[in-house]
Amino acid sequence: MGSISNTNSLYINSPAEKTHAPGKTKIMAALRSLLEDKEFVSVTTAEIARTAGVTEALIYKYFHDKRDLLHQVLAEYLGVMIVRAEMDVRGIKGALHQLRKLIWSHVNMYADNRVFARILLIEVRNHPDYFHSDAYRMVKYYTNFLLALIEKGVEEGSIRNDIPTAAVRQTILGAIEHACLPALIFNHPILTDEVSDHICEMIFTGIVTRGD
Amino acid sequence: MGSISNTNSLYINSPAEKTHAPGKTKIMAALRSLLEDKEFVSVTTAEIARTAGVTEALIYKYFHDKRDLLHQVLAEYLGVMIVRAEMDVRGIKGALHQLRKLIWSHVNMYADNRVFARILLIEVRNHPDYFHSDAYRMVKYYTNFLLALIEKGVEEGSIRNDIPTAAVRQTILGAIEHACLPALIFNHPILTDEVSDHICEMIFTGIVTRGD
Amino acid sequence: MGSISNTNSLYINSPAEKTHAPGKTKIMAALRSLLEDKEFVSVTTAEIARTAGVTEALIYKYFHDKRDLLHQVLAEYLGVMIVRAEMDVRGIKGALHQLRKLIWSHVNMYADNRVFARILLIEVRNHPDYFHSDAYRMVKYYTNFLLALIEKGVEEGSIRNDIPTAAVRQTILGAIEHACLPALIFNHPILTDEVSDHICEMIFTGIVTRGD
Amino acid sequence: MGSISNTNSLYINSPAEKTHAPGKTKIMAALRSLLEDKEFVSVTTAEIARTAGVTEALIYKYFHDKRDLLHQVLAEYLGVMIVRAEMDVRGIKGALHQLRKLIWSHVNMYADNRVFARILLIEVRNHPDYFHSDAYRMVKYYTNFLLALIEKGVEEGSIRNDIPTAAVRQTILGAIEHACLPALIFNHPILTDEVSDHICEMIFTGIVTRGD
DNA sequence: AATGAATGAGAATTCATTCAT
DNA sequence: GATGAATGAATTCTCATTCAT
Repeated sequence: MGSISNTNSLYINSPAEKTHAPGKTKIMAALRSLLEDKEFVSVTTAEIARTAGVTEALIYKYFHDKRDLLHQVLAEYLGVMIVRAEMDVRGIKGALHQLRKLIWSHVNMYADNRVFARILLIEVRNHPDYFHSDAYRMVKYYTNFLLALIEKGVEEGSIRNDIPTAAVRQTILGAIEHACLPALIFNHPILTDEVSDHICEMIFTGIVTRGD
Repeated sequence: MGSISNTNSLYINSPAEKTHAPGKTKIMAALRSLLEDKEFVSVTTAEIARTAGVTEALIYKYFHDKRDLLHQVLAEYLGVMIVRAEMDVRGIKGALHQLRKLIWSHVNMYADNRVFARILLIEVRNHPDYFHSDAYRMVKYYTNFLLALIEKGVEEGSIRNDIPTAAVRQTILGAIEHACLPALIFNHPILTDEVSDHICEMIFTGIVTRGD
Repeated sequence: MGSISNTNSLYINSPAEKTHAPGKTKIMAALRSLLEDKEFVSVTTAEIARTAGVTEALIYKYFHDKRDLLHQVLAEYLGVMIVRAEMDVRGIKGALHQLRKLIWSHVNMYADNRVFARILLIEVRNHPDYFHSDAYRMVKYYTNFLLALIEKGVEEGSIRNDIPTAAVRQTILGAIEHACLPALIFNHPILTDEVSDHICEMIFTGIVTRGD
Repeated sequence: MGSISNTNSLYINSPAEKTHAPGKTKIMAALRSLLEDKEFVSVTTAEIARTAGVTEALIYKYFHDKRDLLHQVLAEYLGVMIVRAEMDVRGIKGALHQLRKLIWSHVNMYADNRVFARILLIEVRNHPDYFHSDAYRMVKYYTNFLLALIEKGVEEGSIRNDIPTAAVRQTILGAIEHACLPALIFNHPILTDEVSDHICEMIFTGIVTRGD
C-alpha cells in the first residue's frame, strides 16, 4: 500500500473546508462517518443530527433534503478526486503513462475513501435526483478529463484509433468498478497496486498499438 | 432428491407449487416480482400484499416476518439450484469436466434468475437471521457438494493436491460472485458462456496439474 | 392446607364433561390453562387454538366470540361451585355453622381454582356482556343461596335482624374478595383455613347476636 | 429536595411542570387521564395522542416507548410522594408517631391519586422493563426511607428488635396494598383515615414493644 | 447560525373473526 | 365435527420534514 499520499487526508485539498459553516461541516462529517457502517437508506436524519451534535432541523437549513446531503458529500469527495487526478498526471511523460497513473489514482481514491466509493458506485445511481446534481456534473467533468487523456493518447499514436475513445473510457471505468465493487460490498480491502496493475494489463494489452 | 428438471424456467417443475397454499404461492411470487425492480428494504409488506392480491395479514400467516419470506423465497430457488446442479454433473466423465459444468450451471442460474442472485449475493448477508435459516442450510449443502467434487478431482489426480480444497472452493465461488455482481447491480445481462469460460480459464490454469 | 376434598378435582363433578363435544372441551381446557399464566386480554385466539390442538375457526363454532368462551369457562366453574356449596352445607346444624362452612368452601374454591377466581374477580366485570351471560345468572343463583342461608339464620335467631340481610351478604362477599384478590394478583397462595377463619371472626363478631 | 408542598393537588408544586416541553406535559396528562377509566394495555397510543391533542409521533420523541411513558408518569407521582413523605414526618416526635404519619400519608397518596396507585400496584409489575426504570429506583429510595424510620424506632427502643426490620417494612407495605387494591380495582373510594388506622392498629399491636 | 417543538404519512406486525368446504 | 384459507381493522412505532423563534 506504500507510496505518495501526503494528499492522503481528504480535507487538506478540500476547498470546502474553509467555506462551510461549522454546522454544515459537522453534518457532512456525520454522514460520512455513518456511511462507514451502514447503507444510506438505513441512516436516519435523527442519527445524522445526533452524530453531528446538531438538531435535525439544521440539516434542512443547509441541504434541500436527505439525498441532497448525500450528493453534497459526494461532491466534496469528487472535488478532491478531481484536484488529485489533475495533479497526479502532471510531470508524467506520455499519455499511456499518465493513464496508468490516473487509473492507479482512481483505484487508490476508492481504496482510501471507501465511503466515497460506496456512495458513487452504489448509493446514488438509483435515484433520478442524482443526475441533476452538482455531483453528477463533477463526475462528468472527471470522465471528460479521462476522455481527453485517451484522445491525447490517440493523437500521440500510443493508443489505437480504431476503437471509439468513449468506448475505451467506458471499459476503463467499468473495469475499475468491476474490480472494486465486491470488495466494497463485502468489506474486503482494495489492494490498489494489485488491482490497478491488473486493470492496466488487461486494458493496455488490448488497446495499445502493438509496436512490432 | 433426484428427478426431473433440466428446464430453464424455475417454476415449471418446482414441487413447491403444488404443496403451498395458493396465498403463500402468490405472496412468494409477488416478492420475487417486486425484487426485479427494487431492493428488499424498499419493498413494503403493503406492496407485497397488493401485488399478490391478498391482505398484509396473510403474509404473517405463512411467514414469521418479512425477512422470513425473503429466506423462503431464497430457499425455493436454492432447491431448484441444487436439484439442477446434481443433475447437471451426471453423465459427465472426469471431475474437472464436471466442475466446469457446475460453474457454468451456477453462473447460468444467476443469469436466468437475477432475483435469486441478488437475494443471495446482496440482500441476505447483512442480517444475522439468515445464518439460522433453512436457506443458509441449503447453501451449505450446495457448497459441500462443490467441495466433494473438488475432492474427487484431487483423488483422481486431476486437481492439484497442494492447495486446500476449501480454498479452491472459495476461489471459485468468489470468482463467480465477482463476475456477476456488477451486472446484477447495474442491470446488465450476465453472459453465461463468456463468464463461465473466463472463470474456468483463470481457475483451471491455476489449479490443474500441468501434465507435461 | 389439609382437609376434605376428594372433590378437589374440578371435573369429577362437572356435568359439562360428558355433554361437550371433544373440540369444545379441548378449547375450554386450553383457555383455562392459558389463564394460569396470563390475563385474558393477552391470550390470543391463535394461542387458544394451538394449545387446544384445533383450528381457530372451531372456537367460533362453539362460542359466539372470545368473551363468550370466557363466560362459558366461568359458568362451568360456577356449576361446580354451586354443586359443592349445596353439598357442603348439608348435614350441618345451625345456619351460623353452615355459613362458616360456606365461607370456607368459597375461599377454598378460589384457593384451588385460581383461574376461576381470577376470571370472576378480575376478568369479567368490566365488560357489559358479562351481565347478560349464563355465568352471571349462576352467580346470582349462588348469591341467592347465600342470602337464603343468612335469612335462615335470622329466622333461627342466630343472626341479628337489625341489619338488612342483603347488606350482610355483601359484606361477606366483599370480605372474601378483599382477602383473596392480592394473593391472586401477585401470585401468592391463598391459605384457606387462615383466610376463612379471619373473615368469620371479623364478620361473626360483628353480626352475631351477642349471647350474654 | 426539601421544600414546599403540603398541598393536595399533585401538580401545583410539581417541578416537572416547568421543565417539560408542553407536548410532553400534555402527553403525560393524557395518559393519566385515560388511566382513570381503563387499563394501560387497552389504552392505545392513538388515544393518548388524540387526548393530548398531539400526534402519535410526538410520544416517541419524548418517550422510548409506551411503557416508558407509563414509567415516567409513575416517576413523576413518586417524586411528589417522596417529597411529601419526607415533609410529613418532620416535626413529629418519636419514630412510631412518624411511622403512623407515614402510613397515613402513603394511604392518602393512593386515595388522592388512584391512577398513581393503580400504576404502581397493578400496571408495572409484570413487565421486566420496570425494574430497570427510574421509577423503580425511586420506589427503592422510598422504601429505604421507610426502612430507616423503622430502624430508628428499633434504636429508640419503641419498635421490637426481634423482628428483622426488612420484614416489618414488607408487612407494612403489604398491608397497605392489601387494603387499597380492591378499592382500586372496583372503583370504590379509599377512606384514608379508616384504612390507615386499621393498618396501624394491626401492625403496631404486633410490633410495638409492650411497655410492662 | 441554530434550535425546540411538532407533524403526517406510512412502516411492520397482531388479532379476532368469517366462510366455503 | 372440523378445517384451511383468508381478512379488515387496529396497533405500536419510525422517519423525513417543517416552522416559529
